[in-house]
Amino acid sequence: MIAISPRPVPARSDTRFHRQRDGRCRTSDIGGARIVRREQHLHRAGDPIDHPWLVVAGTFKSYLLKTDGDEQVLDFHTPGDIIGVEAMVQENAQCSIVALDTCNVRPLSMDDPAADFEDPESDTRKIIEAMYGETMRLMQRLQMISDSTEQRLARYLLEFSEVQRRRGLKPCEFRLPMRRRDLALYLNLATETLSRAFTRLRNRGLLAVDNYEIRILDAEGLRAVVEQRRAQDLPRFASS
Amino acid sequence: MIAISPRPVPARSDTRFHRQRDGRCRTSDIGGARIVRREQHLHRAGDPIDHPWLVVAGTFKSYLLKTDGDEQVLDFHTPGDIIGVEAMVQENAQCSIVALDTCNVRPLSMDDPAADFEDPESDTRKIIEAMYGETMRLMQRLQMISDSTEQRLARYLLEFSEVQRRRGLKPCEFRLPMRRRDLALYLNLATETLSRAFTRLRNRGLLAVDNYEIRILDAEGLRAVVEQRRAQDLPRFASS
DNA sequence: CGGATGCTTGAAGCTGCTCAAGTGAAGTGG
DNA sequence: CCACTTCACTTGAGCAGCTTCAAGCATCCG
Repeated sequence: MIAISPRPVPARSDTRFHRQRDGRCRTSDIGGARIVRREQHLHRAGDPIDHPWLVVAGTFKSYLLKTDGDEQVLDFHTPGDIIGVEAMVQENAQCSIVALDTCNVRPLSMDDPAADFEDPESDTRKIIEAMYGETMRLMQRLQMISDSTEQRLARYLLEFSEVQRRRGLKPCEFRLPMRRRDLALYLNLATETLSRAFTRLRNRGLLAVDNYEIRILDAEGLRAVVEQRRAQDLPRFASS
Repeated sequence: MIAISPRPVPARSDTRFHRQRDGRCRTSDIGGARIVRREQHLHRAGDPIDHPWLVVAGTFKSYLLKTDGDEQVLDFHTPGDIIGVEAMVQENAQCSIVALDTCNVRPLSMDDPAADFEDPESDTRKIIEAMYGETMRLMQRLQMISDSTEQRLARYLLEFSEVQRRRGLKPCEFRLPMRRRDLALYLNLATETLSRAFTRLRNRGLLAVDNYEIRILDAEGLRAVVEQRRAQDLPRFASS
């Protein structure tokens, strides 16, 4: 929303935290709530974990390190999301979670998880629904595998737009909170491939792209991209 | 283990149920438990669902129909697995579940889900752990996207082998319960590509393949296939 | 200004997909 | 009992999309 657009990273401030590659906990604790600054980890895979957290502000990235050393981005987490639900079942975190900008989280209690299960407002209930939501999101991503590069990107942008709309923000003009690399790893693409996809959608007049600032010019066109079958899946007589 | 090997389908009997494409519930109900015969659905996506089930015998396939009409196989479920955990959260099934052979399930109670959450033997506890397990499996499958065809197949066979071992069955000689098509859709491959992968692993002496009967001849070799980086990911000087 | 970082663009190669044909086994009907 | 159909798997040929490697560009920072 602010017009400055610093190149190397999406966020607009906090550059002094850049190269401070962690050190796990230059975070402020305020009555259980925590502030996590950009590039800092909420926790890493294997760290002990007591309870899930509710994201209050900012954007997190959750990821795994694969056996070959590559990073698999699992998801991006924005305000309202519950993260670290594995605390329900395990003592240690399964994935690493890192802040993409200045983030704010508050702990969710699991003191008497059983007592209030039926209460739709209870933390326990919300946590279980969050676990289920995670499963749903993963199932959707599994379907994404058979999508082409452009379909993946178009689908992601439309989803992002929808989340913006639901938050009362502009649905067709927003700033992506993650770097190309992170989005590429999330969509299971090479960074270059993602970059080319942005270019193609822009050239077709569907998007305006200025680094992390995105403007959706033709939402219908994007939806058409998502629905379209891949050329190679079509019978052999059409043009395209 | 039995030497007959009927071609068209993995299972060995029940051919009379083949073309009887459903009719949802030629199933026997025995005190809540249910027998579901091959090709019959336990439920379809959207059906009302009251409670999860415990698989007692047989193998199920869970899947979604994508918007383009294609099938996305989500998982295969064998004895000990809990299926339909979405009943915890929703009134309707999210996915379709069909029996690959004669299956046996028993309902899991959710009568007082809250009361016994801490009891590790309680159904509620087990269901929550099953939900979490589903998430874990999906996360692993997400990592699979960057694997090559052979890696996906090798990994799957090793996993299958491990499950066999844990059940006290022969880990290196077993019968796959699903058709090539189903396994291909599970691994997100074309049927032909999967078939070629079987052939290549067989030609390298890692497997013996007789339709659904598989013998692992060189488990170490398979593990090497899984660990190996893809040729195109390697620096440009090696032979492969 | 120079180094670092990240994004973009170009060129070439490989993997997996589609299309098409062939094989083997089981069930069907005369 | 044997053609004939059906179904699933296999194999081959050709193509296209994505990845990798490499270079160029833009921005930010010291």
